[in-house]
Amino acid sequence: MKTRRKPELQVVGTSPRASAPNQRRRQSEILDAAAKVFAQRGYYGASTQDIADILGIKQASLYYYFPSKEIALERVCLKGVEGFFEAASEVAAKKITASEKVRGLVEAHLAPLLDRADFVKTFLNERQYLPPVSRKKVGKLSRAYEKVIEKVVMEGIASGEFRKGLDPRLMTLALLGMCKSVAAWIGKENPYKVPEVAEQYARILLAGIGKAGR
Amino acid sequence: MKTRRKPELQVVGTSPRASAPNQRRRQSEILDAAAKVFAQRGYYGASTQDIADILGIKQASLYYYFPSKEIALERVCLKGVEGFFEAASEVAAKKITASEKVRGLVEAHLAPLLDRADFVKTFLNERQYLPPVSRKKVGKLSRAYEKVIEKVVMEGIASGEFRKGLDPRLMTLALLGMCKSVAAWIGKENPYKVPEVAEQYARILLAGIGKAGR
DNA sequence: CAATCTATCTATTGATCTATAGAATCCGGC
DNA sequence: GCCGGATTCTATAGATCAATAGATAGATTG
Repeated sequence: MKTRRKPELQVVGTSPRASAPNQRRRQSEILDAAAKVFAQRGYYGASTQDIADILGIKQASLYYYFPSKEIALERVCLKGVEGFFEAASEVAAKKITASEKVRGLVEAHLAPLLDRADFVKTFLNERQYLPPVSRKKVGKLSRAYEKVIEKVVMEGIASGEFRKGLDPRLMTLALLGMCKSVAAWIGKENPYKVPEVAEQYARILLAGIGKAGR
Repeated sequence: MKTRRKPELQVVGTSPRASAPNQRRRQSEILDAAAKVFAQRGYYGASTQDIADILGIKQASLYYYFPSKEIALERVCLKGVEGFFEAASEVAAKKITASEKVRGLVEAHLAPLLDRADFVKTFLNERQYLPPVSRKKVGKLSRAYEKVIEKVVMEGIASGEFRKGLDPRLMTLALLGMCKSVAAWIGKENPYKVPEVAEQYARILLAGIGKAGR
């Protein structure tokens, strides 16, 4: 979202200005550093000093950019979860079979690991440490996301494409669990790349490991 | 400061054994409390004070039972992973089909959640914060465990029971990922019970979500 | 009863961490 | 070349935390 906002009617004299782009870029650098540290050492294991070290500034200077460590975590988590819902909704809205949707959902879930790994990891592993208010915000987004997946599964069952005894919620949790764990080991003495994993995981979900696989 | 060695010669045969059972029971209570706190708040989020509070003793008193917080984490993690290897090996050694073995592996992995949930959770989520030496010990056990799973998958492929293109390592990671996530939500506003989840998850792995399911 | 052992306590140290206050510096536009 | 806001710094308060040292109460033993 980058709509450059025009000054509302009464911004009185002073012009809101050219520094805005720089400001925004720096903000994002700060958040990148926070995400990196949170993802690597966990929220409580990470100190604001660690974040400052990455940026080459003093620890106290960080507080120019966020009012508390908890808020920094909230922002990182929000950036980690944002996009999941939209991407999934897009897949779910397509005119394709439920199987193809499941495949798309897996791909969409793993894709952000390519360009926002630290944010996603932090969202997945550290959101539990958010203060209640923040947790609610983040929880709202992730629950909406899960509902999209569940609905795809239910449709698949209703249409007869998926097995009848399947529990949609449990199935969703299985999908999320498989994908979540990928964040933990991808790019770590592993030869695997994201698209390959998405392909194989989607296939396991759809056909199992048996020979039936299409 | 640890007594690297016992008094050389004079260990004196007389056994003051009577206290041993109580001693051991207390040790285990201490570890239970540590596991509970580590599982709930994470290693860095948990203070030794929190552990002491559960037990109703003073924080400093804990150090009668373990020499450092890190060692407490090591012990909890070891208790969390121990048994996995044996249980899996047992399943793998049976004279049953590879499919039945996979089902048994899932059940064996989820079973400890019934009676050692806090230890297993801590092992799964906090082992990354172990100091290098401890991490190596724990890593050794868990890698051996993973190898057992991988081997079962490879056998299934070799025997033609499983699909040929399957990557055994990736398949193992998928199984572990699915099961790991269960620890995070089981018994939390969920109607699901462990055996039910094991049943469904094994089925998803074996037959996928398609109608093919046995 | 005396000696020893076990388990816990009190008291404290030093390190580390988040956050605040206010001063200094940088930089673009005039 | 100076002004004003943007950005970073210094210094420090205040809290918490892991860990150590030494004392002590209660049980066990001899």
